[in-house]
Amino acid sequence: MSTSTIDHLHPHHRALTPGPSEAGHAVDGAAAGAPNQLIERLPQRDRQRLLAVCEPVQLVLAEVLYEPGKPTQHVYFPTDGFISLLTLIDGKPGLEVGLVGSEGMLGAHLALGVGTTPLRALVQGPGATWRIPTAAFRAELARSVPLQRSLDRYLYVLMAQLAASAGCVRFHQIGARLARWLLMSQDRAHADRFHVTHEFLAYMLGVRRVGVTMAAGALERSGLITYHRGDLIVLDRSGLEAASCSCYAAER
Amino acid sequence: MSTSTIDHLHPHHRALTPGPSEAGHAVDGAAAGAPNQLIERLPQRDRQRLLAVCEPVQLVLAEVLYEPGKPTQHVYFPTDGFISLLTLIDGKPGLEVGLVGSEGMLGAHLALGVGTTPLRALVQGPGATWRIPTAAFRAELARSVPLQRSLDRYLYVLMAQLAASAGCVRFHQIGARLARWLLMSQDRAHADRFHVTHEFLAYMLGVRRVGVTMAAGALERSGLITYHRGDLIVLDRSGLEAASCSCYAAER
DNA sequence: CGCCCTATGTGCGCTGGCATACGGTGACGC
DNA sequence: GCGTCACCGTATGCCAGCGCACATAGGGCG
Repeated sequence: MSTSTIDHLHPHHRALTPGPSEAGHAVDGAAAGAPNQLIERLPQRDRQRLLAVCEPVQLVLAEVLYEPGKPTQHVYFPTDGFISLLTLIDGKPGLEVGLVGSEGMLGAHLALGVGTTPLRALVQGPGATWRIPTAAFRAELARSVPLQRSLDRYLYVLMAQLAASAGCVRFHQIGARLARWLLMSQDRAHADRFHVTHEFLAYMLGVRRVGVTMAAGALERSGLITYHRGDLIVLDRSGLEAASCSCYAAER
Repeated sequence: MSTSTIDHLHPHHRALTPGPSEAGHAVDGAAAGAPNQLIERLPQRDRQRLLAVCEPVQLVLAEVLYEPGKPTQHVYFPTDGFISLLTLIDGKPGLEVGLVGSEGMLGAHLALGVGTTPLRALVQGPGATWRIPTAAFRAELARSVPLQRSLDRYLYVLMAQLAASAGCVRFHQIGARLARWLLMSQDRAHADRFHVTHEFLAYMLGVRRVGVTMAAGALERSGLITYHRGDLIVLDRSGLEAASCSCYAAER
């Protein structure tokens, strides 16, 4: 099912957003806030054709949109929400290797003619997104050259992100990686405050929860962030940038 | 320059293959051995058009074909040789995140409309390859739909490889990763014997040379491999498979 | 034959992250 | 207002891999 959530990571939040069992249900005028930049940059004609097949949807925190090997049902163009790409390995819980926000899209692999991805896609920041059924998207892709170009370009960015992840994960320490993660999430959340538990962060970074507690504690003592029971607030953004690993700066 | 070599890693071998300063020089009938599978699977018409712009070239060990940010001059379709993709980070020497042999190609990013890669490409196994200048390849790509499909498919494989690398590098230990590396190289070298020093392996795996010495020693004591001053021989392939991490089996 | 460089083996102290376990505290529900 | 559970802090022992330093052996070359 692409509709399940990682319950044990967000059990509390599930009560706050009971939502339908059907993932990402349509909501009128959901995609209100920031626009999706991939869509925004299309020529007017192509953009309007694409939007015509879009439906606005609210992403629910911890919802699983893609599961490795399962056929892709929809593509997503986030506006307010954002999505983590996780590589699964052995029995391990996972490891984040990419992040998709309003600057990109989920499902770009369809442009490569394949119907599945090797990655799990997990909603990391709840919020509005555009959604398109696979078939409709393929049809639109077939006749819109600008859309093809756009996806190609984005696929390249994604590949660079994957490659950089490998290096970061190998060489950088938890504190720096955590700082980077917070910055990247802040960028995509369009807010200096969001909901994440240490447990969830540990899952993303591929480390123990205890390791996150240590690193987060250090960042808090340095006055860069503050948090309380899952509510995290970025206090000093440029301080975080200094504390983060080079990978954040490299993303430009 | 895309013509330099990583001298300090293969100083000895440089003397054995003095070669020209011009990288990958054309050699008559160089691409003799195994065919390149990407090319092989093209329809006859497309294949012949592509081969018409190919020139046979011998890859020189430790030659650097791509450097991050530098414009791509040629694409390569290996037949006997094979090529490592390395992500560079901070001042670190590097980390292998992909491997290209006769099953793939180097330069697939051109299909995405970009002229550079974020990765260094380093010849890891010397041998024959087909080479095509960027412009000629772009022209051929523009009119061959089967070639486009082929590249798309390969790009997907590459992305899966990058994502898997991140997980492997994070969770698996040196011994298992080394075993996997040997298997993957053996597959692409079409031989159970090739030239690698501990120093070079450390570079690929992103670990200390000493770490490789330990791991390799353990494999040798187990009777899986034997080596002597850079000449490594695989003795027990299925044993190696058992010792390798799950990532090798996952590559299918 | 002796020099020198390459490739490999070893030793030692250190540290970051692991596994596991347990204690504390806020928030919500009944 | 009391239990329960989610979330966070802390402790203890352990180990893989690190940085650094040095020792040994093969082999080309003068």
